[in-house]
Amino acid sequence: MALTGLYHNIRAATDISENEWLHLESFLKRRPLKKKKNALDQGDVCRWIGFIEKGCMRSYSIDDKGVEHVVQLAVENYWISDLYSFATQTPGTLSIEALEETILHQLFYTDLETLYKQLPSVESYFRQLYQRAYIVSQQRLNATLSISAEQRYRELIEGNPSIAQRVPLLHIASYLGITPESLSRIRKMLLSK
Amino acid sequence: MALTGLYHNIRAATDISENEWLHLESFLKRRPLKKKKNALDQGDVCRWIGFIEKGCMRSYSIDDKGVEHVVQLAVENYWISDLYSFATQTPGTLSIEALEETILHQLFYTDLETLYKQLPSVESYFRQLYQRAYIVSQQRLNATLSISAEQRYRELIEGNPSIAQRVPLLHIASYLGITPESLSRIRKMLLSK
DNA sequence: CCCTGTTCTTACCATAGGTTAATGCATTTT
DNA sequence: AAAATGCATTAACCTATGGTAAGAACAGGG
Repeated sequence: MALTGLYHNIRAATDISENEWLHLESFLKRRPLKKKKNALDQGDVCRWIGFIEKGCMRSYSIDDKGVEHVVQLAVENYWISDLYSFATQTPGTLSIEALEETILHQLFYTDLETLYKQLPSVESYFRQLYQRAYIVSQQRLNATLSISAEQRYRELIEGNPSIAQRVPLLHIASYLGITPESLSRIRKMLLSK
Repeated sequence: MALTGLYHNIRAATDISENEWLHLESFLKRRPLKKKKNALDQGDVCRWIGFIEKGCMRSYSIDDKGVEHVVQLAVENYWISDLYSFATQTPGTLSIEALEETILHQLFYTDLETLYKQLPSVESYFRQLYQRAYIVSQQRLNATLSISAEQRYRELIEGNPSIAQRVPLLHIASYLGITPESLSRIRKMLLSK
């Protein structure tokens, strides 16, 4: 089965039955994506939330000055979406791009709303997923406000060494909230220690 | 009834029945707090998530240098907690303080876990609550990384004029990720326009 | 109503990170 | 293989914000 990762996640979080899992799985639409292909374009309504079976993606916004800001970096077994657009079903501000050859499994808004009603386990799983996502987001925000870019970079390569290696530095810099030039300076400094 | 605000919130998000609501309500423990009183101290396990009936609170962390960082500012009809500590039931890093005479209604971890099992509406409500909280957190993070402190301040007083008036500037500055001195400078600059 | 502590402001200098521009690889395209 | 593109680095200069210190304004408790 291609989605063992997801199955294990859900089993760990809820007491979903075999049959319920198969029901849920039947709603997931497999979508392969070539490197650099956008799965979502800024301004479109995001109708799905996607689970990454294989590969790597980023979501990002573009500010008034045309500068990109990486909101999320996601690899295997992560969910990705423009949740604001998804939750409100209105046009969003994020684009989502495959950074490698990627296989995404999409769960569409109306299907998920149906599933919530049919299977309490699904709602419970997403309740826990959003709760964790919120906590992580708060911690990242807190780190951004309280520690230096250098320390944030160090924590990133410690905590997510795989992401740090797969993703171009330019996107890492953006994720950290600095320019590639600054990241380069920081890396140089760290090496000389 | 003291908790009409919460009742309306939940009714808007789910199809909870009158009886179910009364059941949920019976688990909420009313806790009045004097101004400057901490409802939670850093290092303790946060055993509750609290709904503010009246008043105003902040959650904050203290970094290695002893500097406070305001994580959340909450007024009437907001929930507040150290969600990381709450979700894991391990010691947390946040303190939660009443900024005014406040009436808080606490929902305890074990009770909420029980309620999730008894009432799907409750899990659905919190799923939606966390989803929204995550979106807001992402937007705040994005703003922090992409726009200037001046613009963030302007957006805060536009979007939350009531909070901006009730809360000392020193906490607003911390929430925005700058020092009170910088906020003062920004305010002076904005006036002279 | 005064007194003490908190909050806010001002002014000074210091610094992390932004901006711009140039260079060198590496990888893809033709 | 040549050309074009994208990515990483370096350097010189610039700016927003931080750090520190001090005083002014205000608020709450006795």
